[in-house]
Amino acid sequence: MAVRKISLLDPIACCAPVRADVLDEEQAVMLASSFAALADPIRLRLLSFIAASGNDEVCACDLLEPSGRSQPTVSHHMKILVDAGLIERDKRGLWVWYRLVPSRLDALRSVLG
Amino acid sequence: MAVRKISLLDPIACCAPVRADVLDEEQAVMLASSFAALADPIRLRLLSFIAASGNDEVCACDLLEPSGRSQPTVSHHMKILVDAGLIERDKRGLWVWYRLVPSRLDALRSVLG
DNA sequence: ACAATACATTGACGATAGTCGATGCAATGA
DNA sequence: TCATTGCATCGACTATCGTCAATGTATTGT
Repeated sequence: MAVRKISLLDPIACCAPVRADVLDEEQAVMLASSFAALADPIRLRLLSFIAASGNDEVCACDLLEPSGRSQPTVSHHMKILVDAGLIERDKRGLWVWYRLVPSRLDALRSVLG
Repeated sequence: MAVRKISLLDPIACCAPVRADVLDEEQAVMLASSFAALADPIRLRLLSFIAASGNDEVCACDLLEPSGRSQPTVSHHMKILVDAGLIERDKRGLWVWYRLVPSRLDALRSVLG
């Protein structure tokens, strides 16, 4: 299970919107790492694929073909998204299932407000 | 003056929220480059410094000390923010003035909705 | 014309990121 | 117990990023 370093990564518990106050160094580092998770086209597509799938969960095996990348590469990107708290990982049997963490996307949204 | 490649960089003219539809390759590349501009602590602090300054514009000369970086480094980061369309640059005399482009931040916000 | 100022650009460096083949590991089924 | 399957990790490679000293380029004042 991924470590959810809430105190370091959760914008909700972190800071006011970027436009309201000057970010201190620690807040800026935390937020930058969150946005960095969104700063890759493959990860954005993986994220939107899960979100638009119509299902609550998506099997990792269904992410390979639409992403057009190798299995290690997809695994790498999914780990980054999980570490950023944007998705959750659930291994059941041989398969791994991913689902969104909407509150995290909402939190990042509010930071841009 | 910076080239404002609206058709390539403006999320408003680009795509629905990430959670609504699967992003195509081109949309994903465009959005990733926008988020990449936010994926650095120095740039986030520069952005929030301008936003929270209370003034409409901020002189480049006032960005050096709070950022704690060298002049070329700050100039480099400001260029990235300008190219991303998040701020606008205005040179008057010897000084350069920066101001936010709120619509761009709003656009990125809406993409996360 | 000349010196001074404010900012941009260049060039170089170490650090980090994206990629994939090879391999490792856990779970399943025979 | 053993082969198979699904995913993670490792190792290596290339490309890009953040950084700053040195230098370039306008603009201003004398």
